[in-house]
Amino acid sequence: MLEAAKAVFITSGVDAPAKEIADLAGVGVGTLYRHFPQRSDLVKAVFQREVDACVAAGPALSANHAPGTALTEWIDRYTEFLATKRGLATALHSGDPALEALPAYFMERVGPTLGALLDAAAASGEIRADVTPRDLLLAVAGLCAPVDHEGAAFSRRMVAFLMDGLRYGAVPPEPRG
Amino acid sequence: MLEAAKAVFITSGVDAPAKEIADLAGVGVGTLYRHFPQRSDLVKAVFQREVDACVAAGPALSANHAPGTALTEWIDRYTEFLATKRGLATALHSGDPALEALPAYFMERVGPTLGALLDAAAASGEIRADVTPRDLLLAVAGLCAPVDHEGAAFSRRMVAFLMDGLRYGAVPPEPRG
Amino acid sequence: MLEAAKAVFITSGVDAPAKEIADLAGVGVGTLYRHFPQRSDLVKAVFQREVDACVAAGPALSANHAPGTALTEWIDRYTEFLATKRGLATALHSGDPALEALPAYFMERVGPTLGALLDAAAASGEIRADVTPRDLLLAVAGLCAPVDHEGAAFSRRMVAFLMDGLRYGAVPPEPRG
Amino acid sequence: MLEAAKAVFITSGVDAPAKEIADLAGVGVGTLYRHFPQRSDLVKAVFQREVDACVAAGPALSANHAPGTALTEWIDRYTEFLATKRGLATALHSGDPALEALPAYFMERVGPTLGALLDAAAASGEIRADVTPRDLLLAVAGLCAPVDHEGAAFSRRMVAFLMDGLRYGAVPPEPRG
DNA sequence: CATGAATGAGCCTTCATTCAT
DNA sequence: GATGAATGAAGGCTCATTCAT
Repeated sequence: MLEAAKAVFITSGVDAPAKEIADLAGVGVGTLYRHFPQRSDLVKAVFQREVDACVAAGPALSANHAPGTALTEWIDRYTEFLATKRGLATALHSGDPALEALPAYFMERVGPTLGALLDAAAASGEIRADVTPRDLLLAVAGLCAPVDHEGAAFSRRMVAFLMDGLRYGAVPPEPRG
Repeated sequence: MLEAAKAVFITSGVDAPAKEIADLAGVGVGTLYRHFPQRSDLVKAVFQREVDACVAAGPALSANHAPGTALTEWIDRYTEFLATKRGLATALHSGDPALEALPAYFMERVGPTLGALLDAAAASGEIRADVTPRDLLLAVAGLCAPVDHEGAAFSRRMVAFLMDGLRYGAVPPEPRG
Repeated sequence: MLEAAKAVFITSGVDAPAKEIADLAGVGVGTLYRHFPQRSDLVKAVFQREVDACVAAGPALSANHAPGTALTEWIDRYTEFLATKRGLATALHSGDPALEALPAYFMERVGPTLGALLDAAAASGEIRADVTPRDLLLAVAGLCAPVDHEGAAFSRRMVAFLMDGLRYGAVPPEPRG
Repeated sequence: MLEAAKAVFITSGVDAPAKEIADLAGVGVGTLYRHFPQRSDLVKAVFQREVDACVAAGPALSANHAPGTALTEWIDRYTEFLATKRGLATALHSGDPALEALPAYFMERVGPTLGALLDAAAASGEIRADVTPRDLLLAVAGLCAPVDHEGAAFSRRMVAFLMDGLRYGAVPPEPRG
């Protein structure tokens, strides 16, 4: 059912008719409403599942790579995640009052993960220090949104440019005396 | 009537009820349909008006500024344009078949203007040379999309990072022998 | 359209599907909703038309009959009115929050008419003085409600008993010295 | 379960969702349907329980009071019964074909009880003789229906008026030679 | 040409009812 | 026998779109 919802969200957007989701999942609409009384409950559930994997990747990366590389790799993964889950990105800003809590939930969950990677990379002087996780999360999401006809390659290229932009303003650490 | 449509598109999105637009314009819905039989006709018309102003700004800037500055300023203006006309950006990728032609039209109109600015800036070695107008146009549009709660300031900041990214990979011109 | 609504209210109750009314009236549901956005608007409109005739009968009766007779005749007419418009009587107490304002409206309209008749009859000593218009209006409505299988004859007979009850406790006016 | 049904019928009417009743009774809906396959079965069951108590009160009253007093007291009790069991009264005339048999059952059960009281009171000349149990049962039920906002006090007062009406036309018994 | 009333398709949502566990 | 998840029919309501005036 979550699978069905995800699929429909991608193809028809978050505002797709409930029936479409129910049909694809092979259940009645009633069942859908029983499990997810609010539309946002469904979106949130789909979101959560996807987001968790993203969050989980953080620690492993920072343990096995240099700060800058870890950050880049994580962003790559996040890009992949967004580029594949088209439609969910826009759900973050749908304006639907029932979905208003979603971005906050998302930030709360993913923010710390990215925050750790950013801090480490900034501390090692590889990127500028004045970027918040929120900034990057939203910006990358935006860069992945237009991908309809461009494909993931476009997204990756644009994100790479953005990351370069963070390096451009980096402040190298003081050389030790 | 175009004014009304623009206003409604901004506040209620491109899918807003036709009546809302007609009311704001002070006309009947019939009149709206007479002039714009298809919803996309209206979107297109609004778009064109906005786009034209954007295009017009190009020559003046390149005539009065150094290439890099001209580019930055134009992008600033474009950012402003997008940040203000919220909702139209997403219309570019709405999936509605009737609107499918819009991005192409947009590229065709604005592409050359930005292309000239990019070429000049690349030739002077201020930015990398492997960025197409399409790349930048879409990327900036993406960066402006999430702005709901962030405001134009966020957009401008992210766009600045992206532009820094272009500088990061710049190749200085060969010094002439 | 009001005719259709009245007919459906009588046969299927005030909670009848909107479509049923629309079909009978030969219009689309949209038309119904345009004219009567709230269900209660429709009920009220039907009510109003019927009630007005009732109200209008008051002055004529009190001008041409003795107080007690005028009252009895008016109640007869009201009984007739209710007995015919079955279903509307129950609407006065449907519990539907949207219809909650209806009884108040009804009382406001009919109350004064009956009030005048009651006062006159009480002043002449023909009936007891401690009955309010509201009392009688509701009581008679109640007596007319069960009529499904009894028919108007039953209603009239019961109302007559009730009116007798008012006479039973009457206080004759002081004989003048 | 009958208790729960009664409670819900009072607060939410006879058309209340089955789930509401099941929840209040602390059972699953399935259990409800097992015991009462038809909605009317449930209504009937609730009815019967209540009605039986009413019937039982008759003999005791006529044994311990004068005919007129016994009648008045029983009607008081019946009024109480109806005023408390709001919603059931209207169910008697809901139009639902499955409930059509209910009024007949009710009359059959309660009719004789009230009949005995009426006959006694008429024989003693306290009330008129041309009132049937059915008349009074329905009339009192009607007078108790509007009680939503009036409360039981209103019902009692109106019923008292009606009883006065019966006294108004009473024929005193011939004095014995 | 402008108008806005009328239409009805389509989506949301609620529940009565069934049935596998 | 009890349970409650699943089902889908039914009704409310909202517009997009047409067309008589």
